[in-house]
Amino acid sequence: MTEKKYCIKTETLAQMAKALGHPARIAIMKFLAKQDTCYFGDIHEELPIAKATVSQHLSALKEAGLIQGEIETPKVRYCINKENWEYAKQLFGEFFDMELQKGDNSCCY
Amino acid sequence: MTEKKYCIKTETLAQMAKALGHPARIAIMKFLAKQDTCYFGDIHEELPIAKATVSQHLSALKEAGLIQGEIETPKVRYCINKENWEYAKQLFGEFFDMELQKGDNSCCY
DNA sequence: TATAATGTTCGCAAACCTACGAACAATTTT
DNA sequence: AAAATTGTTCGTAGGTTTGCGAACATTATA
Repeated sequence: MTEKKYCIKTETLAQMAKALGHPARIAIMKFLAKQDTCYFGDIHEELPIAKATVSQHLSALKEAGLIQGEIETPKVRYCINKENWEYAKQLFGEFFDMELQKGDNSCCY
Repeated sequence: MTEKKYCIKTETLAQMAKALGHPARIAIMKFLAKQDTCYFGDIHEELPIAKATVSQHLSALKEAGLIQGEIETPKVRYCINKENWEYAKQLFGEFFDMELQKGDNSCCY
């Protein structure tokens, strides 16, 4: 499994994009970015979905390295993983800063 | 259908992220960015997957507005949709330029 | 020790994604 | 007209995602 058909940066970028590829997860990131306290319950309140589903989305973001969680019983505190956030920012930055060939859309307009 | 549970920018960003959430599709975008000629066949050659699958990925990117295709029988020419590319760039830019609360990772060490 | 509060995990259903080969459509070449 | 070229669409298989409620684990409170 996990065979690598594409270059590592491409794989990583795709993985992060995938993690961000759901509105609930974008909403979570936006919420975490502006929050100081960030308990699970606060996040759940913000979203129109069941807590089990919120938990799943949080797992996905954690899996991708974009956030981290810490148990503070009985609550769980979440926040953005700043190091990886910066890396993601850089990867997406490079990606969107690619120089495009040809100034117009002449090839397919 | 298509009920809107999240704000439109969040939905749009998620949709674009989702479209970019596969290494083959990232690879396609990178390839198109540096190509002048961009026929289906050229793209297919570049990727380790069957042409039916390539066609599907291209559809997904087109659906998301990131690329466009034009029939030039018997070939099909693809290229990046620059207008939407710029918009995507802006959306991701805004997203990653969000100001994060707190300078450290104190909330979750 | 029971009860409440907070989240995670489980089990399930429905939908969606990824990949492929085969069949197809449209033109071009022979 | 037959054959080749170029891609798309179809059908199918297997896997993944999304969503939920219910059950669970853990600590805090009564």
